[in-house]
Parts: sequence; structure tokens; C-alpha cells
Amino acid sequence: MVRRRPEPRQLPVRAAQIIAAARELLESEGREALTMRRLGLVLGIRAPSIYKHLPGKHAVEVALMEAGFAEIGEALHRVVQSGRQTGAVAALMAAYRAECLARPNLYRLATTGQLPRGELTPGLEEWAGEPWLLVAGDSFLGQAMWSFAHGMVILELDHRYPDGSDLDRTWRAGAEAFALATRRAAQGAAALTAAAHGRENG
Amino acid sequence: MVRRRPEPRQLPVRAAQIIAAARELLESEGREALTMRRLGLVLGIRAPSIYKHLPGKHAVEVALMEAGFAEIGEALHRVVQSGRQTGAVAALMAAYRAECLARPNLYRLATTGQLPRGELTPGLEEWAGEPWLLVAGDSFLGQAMWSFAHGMVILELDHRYPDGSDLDRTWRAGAEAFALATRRAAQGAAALTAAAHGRENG
DNA sequence: TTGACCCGGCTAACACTGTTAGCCATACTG
DNA sequence: CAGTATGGCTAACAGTGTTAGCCGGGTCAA
Repeated sequence: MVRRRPEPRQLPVRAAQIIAAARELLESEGREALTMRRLGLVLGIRAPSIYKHLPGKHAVEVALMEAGFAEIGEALHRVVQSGRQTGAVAALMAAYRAECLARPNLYRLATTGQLPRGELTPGLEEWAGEPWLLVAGDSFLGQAMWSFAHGMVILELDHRYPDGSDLDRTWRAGAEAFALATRRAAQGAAALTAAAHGRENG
Repeated sequence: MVRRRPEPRQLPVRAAQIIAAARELLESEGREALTMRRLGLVLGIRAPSIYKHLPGKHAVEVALMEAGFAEIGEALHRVVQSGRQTGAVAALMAAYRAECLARPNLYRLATTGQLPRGELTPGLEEWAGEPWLLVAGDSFLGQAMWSFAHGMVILELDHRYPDGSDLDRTWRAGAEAFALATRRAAQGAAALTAAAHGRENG
């Protein structure tokens, strides 16, 4: 049951241009550089003029978060839609890693600190996380897998691992652990079903 | 092989007082509140006077990070030293979760953003992460477990999970996956050793 | 005792940050 | 043509980390 992606409400042209400029600024120069004055400079206007189109910096950040969620969710859904069974866990994790590392500053912005839930497109967040659940077959295992993937990505982005760490192997170790657990859970569920059938038929 | 904890260099009295005040401010009012002027207010002096004792806000934050690493490392080492075999993975994770949630703002400060490696007490970071390695028996699995734990804690602190999530069960799912993988790895290693012995003796 | 020196406060100020108020030219509309 | 909305602008405010420079008090040596 793959839900449709909730459409983020589209902004007026000028506002969208500002968000696009903000994104470029963020990705090319980091979060520190994302300043109203710097943003104005890129756009050829002064900082206060931005407020004619967007209510504040917070709104810029929220819009960027939405873009991040949408893109990452897109990539993950592409993986689950490809429908492969064997290695699905590893494939999903590889896709997550690749997408997140491709937009490091956007990822950091979208995933660190409190989430302004009320201001996000409703359902977007759940939709972006849905592939984990689909692959794990179990909501708890799915959440755990996502937590692992986020932990890995954010620690890698922030260079928290000891120098010379072989992160490919660490990813593999985690992916194998969760793949194993997923098979276990599926077997357990199958056994339960079989037992139930046995009771029905006996 | 449990290394001794690297002693963080001790600061002059006044500097230590400032750090203590900073910690209280941080924990009680959050990261936003940790301001040089606010810190001065707590101490009964003006912000610029703080610079007579510490080179800047960054140094305050680094000192707080060190305290965080030391305390969490302490708790984790206590677990591995207790020496239990069964459920060691789950026990370590439970300890990590409890310690981190007990000092949310300190944990966030210590674990988000780039790590100023050069300014930290050498070896402290590795020492704090060592218990993961000891429990996993394998450095990659250990790193993966730590990544999972960090992901869980930071997402919980930032309220990133859907409302009503049963995080106890998610933790359990992750702990079981990694415990299973750990047993697997141990068996694999044992089999390899046995095979080697077989070759030797045959 | 006096002079030098340093410690640890202080104020003033600078360059930033996000944000608001208010002005004004242009363009569209009734 | 009058009126209004759009989208720029400057000036300013409160806050941030930080630096320069002043100064009282304590310590220590001549």
C-alpha cells in the first residue's frame, strides 16, 4: 500500500525564486552562510525586501526542509517500487546514504533540531519514512532501521567517526543485522499464521 | 582490554566555575539561552569579563562536550565492567539511552555539528565509544550499534518520531537485531577458529 | 614604604544577526 | 484618471560574540 506523495503547497513565483536561491546558498556555503542579508545579496535585493514574500527566515528553512523530505522520500520510494526482495534492506540503506550525502547541508537543516510539525505539509514526513516500514514489514523494525540510517549519515556528515573508518563496512554490518532481523520477523509471522491455520483446520 | 579514562585537563578554579554555571544554564534553559551575557548574569559579572578566564564561547562549549563524553563513557564502561554476557547489547543500549535522555541539551551540544577534534582531550572520544566495540566484539558492528543508538536518542530528543510511537519497542527491535548479529559474528569467528585448528591438527 | 605588575572586574564599541516601521516608485484596475 | 496593491528601499532596534582599553586592588621585590 504505497500512498501518493502529498504535494507541498506551491509558493508564488518570487517566493519560489527566493527559496531556490536559499538552497543554492545553503548547499554551496553551509548553514552559517544562510543569512537574510546574504540571501538578499544573491537575489540583488536588500534583506527586508524578502519579508514582502516570506514571513521570515523560519519560513525559508521550512520550505527547504520540505524540499529535502520530498527528494529523499522520492528516492526511497523509487527503491521499494523496484520491487526486489533480496537485498531490499541494503538497497534502501544505500539509496538513503547516497541521497543524504549528496545534499549534506540540506540534510542537516532538515533533520537537526526540533521539527516544526505544524508548518509542514501534512503527511509528507510519514510518506518519506514509509519505505522503511514497507521493507521491514514491521513498524518497529522500520523505525529502528531508519534510526540507524540517520545516525550513520549524520555522524558521517559531521566527521564523528575515527579517521580511517571503513564506513562501507559499518553500513554493511548494520544492513546485515537488520536484514537478518527482518527475515526472522517474517518467518515468525509465517509460523504464527501457519499455527493459526492449523488450529482452524484441526 | 579496558583502557583507563583519559583525564580531561583541569581548569583554573574560576574557569571551572564558569563552566559549571554554563552547564546549569544550558540544561535548565536550553542551547539558545547559553549566551555570554546570560552566562555573565548568572555569575554576577559582565560578558567581557568571562574572556579573562576562557578564550571564548567555543571554549565553554568544548569543555561542556568533554564533560558529556566523560559522563556517558563512564556509564557505558560501568555496564561492560559488570561483565554480564546475556543481554549485554540491550543493557548497553538501555544505559546509553538513560544517560543521554537525562542530559538532553548537553547531549545535543556534544553530538551535533562538527567535532572540534583538536581541542578535545586526546583519546577521550575513543574511550567513550570503546564499550560498543567490547560488546559487539567487532569494530564495524560496534560502530553500527553506536550509530543506531545515537540515531534513536537524537531523534527522540528532537521529537522526530510520530506521535504515539512506542519507542521502547523500537529500541528492543534494534537491540535484538544487533544482538542476533553479534551472536552470528561470534559463531562465525568460532567456526573459523575451529577450521583453522582442524587444518593445524589434520 | 614604595613602585611595578598582574589579576579580574568594568564600559564602550564593532560587526554581525533577524526583524519592523515607514517611505516611495511603479503597475495594474475600476 | 484615481486608487490601490506590489515590491523595492533606508533607518532602526534588540540581540549575538568579541575586542580595546580603563581601573581598583592585591602581591611582591627593591
